[in-house]
Amino acid sequence: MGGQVTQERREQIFNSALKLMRSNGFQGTTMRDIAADLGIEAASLYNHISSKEDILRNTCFSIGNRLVQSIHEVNDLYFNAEEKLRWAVKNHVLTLTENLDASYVFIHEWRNLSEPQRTEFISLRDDYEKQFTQILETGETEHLFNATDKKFAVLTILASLNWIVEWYRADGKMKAEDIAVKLGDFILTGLRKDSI
Amino acid sequence: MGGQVTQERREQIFNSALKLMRSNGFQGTTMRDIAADLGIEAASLYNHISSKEDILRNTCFSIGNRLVQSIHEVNDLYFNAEEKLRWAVKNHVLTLTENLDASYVFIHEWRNLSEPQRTEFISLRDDYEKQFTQILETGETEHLFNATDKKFAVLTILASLNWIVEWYRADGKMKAEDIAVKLGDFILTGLRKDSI
DNA sequence: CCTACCGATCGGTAGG
DNA sequence: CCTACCGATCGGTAGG
Repeated sequence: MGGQVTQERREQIFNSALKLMRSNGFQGTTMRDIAADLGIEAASLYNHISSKEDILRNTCFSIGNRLVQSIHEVNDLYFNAEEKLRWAVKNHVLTLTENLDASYVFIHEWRNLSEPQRTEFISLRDDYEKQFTQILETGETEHLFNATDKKFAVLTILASLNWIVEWYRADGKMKAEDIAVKLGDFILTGLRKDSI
Repeated sequence: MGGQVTQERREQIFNSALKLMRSNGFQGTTMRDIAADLGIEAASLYNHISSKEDILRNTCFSIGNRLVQSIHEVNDLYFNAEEKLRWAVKNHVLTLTENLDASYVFIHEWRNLSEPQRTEFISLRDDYEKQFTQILETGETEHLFNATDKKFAVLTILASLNWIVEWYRADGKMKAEDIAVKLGDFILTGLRKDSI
């Protein structure tokens, strides 16, 4: 009870680790690096986490599950395809921007998961892509979208969305919601002017 | 003189190394892994390459220079903005698909470059992005594109283009040229149907 | 949370 | 291209 003034140590470890892994990669970040960032010894980390991969595993599935959950909600709750797409984009952008270091690791370092987590992670990602594809199918049914190759379109869209972890800064000019709108616009209409 | 029946050993080393780095990352690939793939000892590699980073450096700058050169040509030779964009997309797609493993390493592992190469690489990338931005500016001048935030648009476009190294397979259904056309279409018009 | 330490492995070199 | 080997460093454990 009562507000905690200090972060839990486990959370601090995750924050330091993800910050370092973003810069130097999972394999390029050592337990000694993480410990030094917190001013303790590497051995002390093991009182709070079970292994280095513990950090990676929790991060990848935490972000992944959040994304999957939110797109299922979108597919359950909203009916117009364009609206669905805009909500899916917004959820994706907000999840990433609100967890920048974790999202960066989620996108770039999941390959370092050992089995069976690696396979499990790929299933989670496939589920997400399938839900996204369903939005495009809805749009086709409603005669709103013209994506002939929906799998291709989804991968292209997700690439655009994931790229924001490369350049987004919380203190930058563009707010996350603005980015979501601009990405939604781009995905829907591309570069070409509607009328000259 | 005369046709060489066997690949140069240095080239074989690069091929093995890039294949392994694509699967396991730069730091996750050891000199012993590369040597084992070729059936020799790790120490023998040093008769052909000077270091592990030698492989990374050559790969990143080889792909990077090729991309930069081709986009400069596009900006020098073709005048219509849409045509320029389609050529730039095509060149990008062909460069990546024709050098899949190298391109994957180029996109994902350049952060492992040590200074001053890392900074030099970023300059090269900035040059490329600047040339791409110029195409969008041409399109605006010609009243063809409506990209208000061109830097943002360029990063989004490049994200879509770079994503192909994740899923492209030389033996797949889609040929590189088809992919270039579809990506060009998507970038120009997005998902929305022009008329209902 | 620390000291002390382990077995394994790394990139690279010497010398042939 | 190999044998033999180096100094450094890694993730993690024992025991307090």
